[in-house]
Amino acid sequence: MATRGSYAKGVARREEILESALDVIGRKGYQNASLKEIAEVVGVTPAALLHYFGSKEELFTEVLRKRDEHDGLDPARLSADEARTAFLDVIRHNTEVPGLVTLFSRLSVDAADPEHPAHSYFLDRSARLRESIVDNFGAEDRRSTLDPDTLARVIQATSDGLQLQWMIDPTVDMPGIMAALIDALHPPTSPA
Amino acid sequence: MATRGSYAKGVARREEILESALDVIGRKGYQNASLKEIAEVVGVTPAALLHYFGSKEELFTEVLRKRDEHDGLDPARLSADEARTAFLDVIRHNTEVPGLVTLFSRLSVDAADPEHPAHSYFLDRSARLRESIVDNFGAEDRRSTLDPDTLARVIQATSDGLQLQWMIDPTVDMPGIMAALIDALHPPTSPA
DNA sequence: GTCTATACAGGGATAGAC
DNA sequence: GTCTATCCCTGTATAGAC
Repeated sequence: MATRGSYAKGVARREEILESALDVIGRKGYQNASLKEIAEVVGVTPAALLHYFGSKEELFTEVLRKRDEHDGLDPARLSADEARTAFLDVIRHNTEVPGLVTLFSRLSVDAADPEHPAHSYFLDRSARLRESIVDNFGAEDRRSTLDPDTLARVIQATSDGLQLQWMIDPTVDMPGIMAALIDALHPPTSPA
Repeated sequence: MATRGSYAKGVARREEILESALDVIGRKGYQNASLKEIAEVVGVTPAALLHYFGSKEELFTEVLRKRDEHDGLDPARLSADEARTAFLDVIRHNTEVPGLVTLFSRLSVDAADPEHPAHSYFLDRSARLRESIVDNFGAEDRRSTLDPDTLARVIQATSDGLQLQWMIDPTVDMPGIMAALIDALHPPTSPA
């Protein structure tokens, strides 16, 4: 579309900044992930970061948005077993990107303030996630002991809560516990 | 503790500071709860706060510790139904102290860093809480479909995760969802 | 459009006077 | 035990160079 070379450069820089931000958070923790730290990794000044993203909080929100695009949280119609597998895969994968888990959890708390740039992001994402759970687990049949909306809330809450526990104690088996919960609340059709 | 609080005035000041801190967090959010803000409520300077508590993080950790004392998270041997009621009461009560919920969640994330003063607090509290769940729900009988340790992890994770959701969307019915989960995982002996 | 330099307000923390 | 003064670091707004 655009023939300008300078346009492409900006896009590349944006990506570079987002990746560096995630990298720094993963290595040094959220607290030490200052604009200065991130800018040094990229090789620019903190003001350059604010040129692309309006504020630190918006930058971090963008990191999460990018992750969601990649992960494809989208409304695919799956069987309950496929949904189970996909969901557990995401959790397993999170184990390998501690920076994302830290960032997500931290912004979850900060975004409680309605003025925070990630506030609507979380409201939105949360709703879409639960919709997807309802579609894939709840509607298909009546195996679950909970109504679909409550089931979705519980799965989401457990997933978020397990991340908090895992960050403090990395020996916590997120996928294992999550699998046990899903099987307890929504028993698979026993193959025997 | 005993050495530091030797003087009655100092003890009173400490209490006053802890309560003011909680008050400010509840009214203005965690982000705006600076030492300056809190100090103004108490009527002293920020330096005075740091005289009693070594750092801002230690001060906030102390607020949580005090809450736990008051709430009595202790190992009381209860029936499963009593435990259920007590647990739901705590959650219902949390609804009325948003400052505590915000503080707890925020520190949960920050304490992921092993250097954070609240790190061992969370490890410890988490273990005691799960112990108490195992004792009161798991050991008594075999109604649950999950093994006791997993059940405890799930209840804890859901509780923590629901707080995150509730902070962003206060219409979330924490006690209701929690009750539904407990009943699904650990069915009450049907009275009929 | 991309970025540096600069300046500023606010934060937490420390040293030393009272 | 409390305050004042100071220090350094943070995020950010602005001006202007390229």
